[in-house]
Amino acid sequence: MTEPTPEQTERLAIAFERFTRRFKVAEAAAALQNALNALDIQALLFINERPECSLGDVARHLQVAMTTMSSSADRLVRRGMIERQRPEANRRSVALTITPNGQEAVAGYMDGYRASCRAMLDALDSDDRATFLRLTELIAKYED
Amino acid sequence: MTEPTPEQTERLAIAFERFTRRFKVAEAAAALQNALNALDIQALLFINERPECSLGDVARHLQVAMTTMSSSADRLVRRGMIERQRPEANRRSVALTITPNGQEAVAGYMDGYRASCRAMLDALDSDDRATFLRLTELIAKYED
DNA sequence: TTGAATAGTACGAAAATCGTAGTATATGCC
DNA sequence: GGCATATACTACGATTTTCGTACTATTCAA
Repeated sequence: MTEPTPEQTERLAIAFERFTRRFKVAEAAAALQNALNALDIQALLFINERPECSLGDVARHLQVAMTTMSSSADRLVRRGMIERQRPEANRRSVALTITPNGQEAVAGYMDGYRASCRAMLDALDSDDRATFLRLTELIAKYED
Repeated sequence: MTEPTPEQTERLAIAFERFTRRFKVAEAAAALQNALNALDIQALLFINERPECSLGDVARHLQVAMTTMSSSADRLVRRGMIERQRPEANRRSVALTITPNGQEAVAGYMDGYRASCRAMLDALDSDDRATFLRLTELIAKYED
């Protein structure tokens, strides 16, 4: 397989910066709506996808100090969005699970995210849309 | 033009989440390298693209309080990455310009960004790559 | 020319992040 | 089993960041 040229990479970088900016704005708006900061919403998304995960899991995933994650969990518990449990299997750790309240916040965030994605697809006609999806999924799979 | 189906939107949302996560990691790494926080690096990128811009311009663009932006500028000046000037045209405002030192930091950040973009293109063969670029640029243009 | 609007800064309060030290639990080795 | 060590987390305090309020300097407009 041939390599992408520097020009191609540059073109993609420029085009992509526009998307990511829009996503960021949508993200910030969603966080604001629930009065959550950027870290807390990311933590909530992770906990939603991985029920019973530990504090350490989240801290590693988001690359923050353990104590920072502990504070974030405090805030999420205080807002009734997650619960801390002591699993019998390993009573040192905590198992984090999302509450209905937290799921609501996640749904709100995902709606905004989907709206951004939809806006992208709106720019394309039916054929191009199918092609774009195929290629995007190809890239997503490859990156693993 | 037909509308995207909810299924298509969902597929794109899922695929896209992987990209943005990778970009975020690269971003965090770049910021860490220069000991800049997320806001400061975004401000620096904006100032790089719009020399002589005002503090208010940056604050509006990044959706933060004016005072927050003032503090961010303080930090960037202290690190020798930007300069504050009083333009004669309007002596209330400040014109922000990047320094060679700041340009270096921007270049480092952009390198990481380009690497992420390149990794995406690496997943595709030559034909698909050209198609993907065309569609991505179509979307970027449309979104304006 | 004087009153209102604009652009930014100073300062202090609130929040977030992180490092250090501590507690509780688990594991390994004798 | 018993004891040292490692793991998972929390408490607490220091530092940094964000932001609101009040202030200064400059511009605009009637």
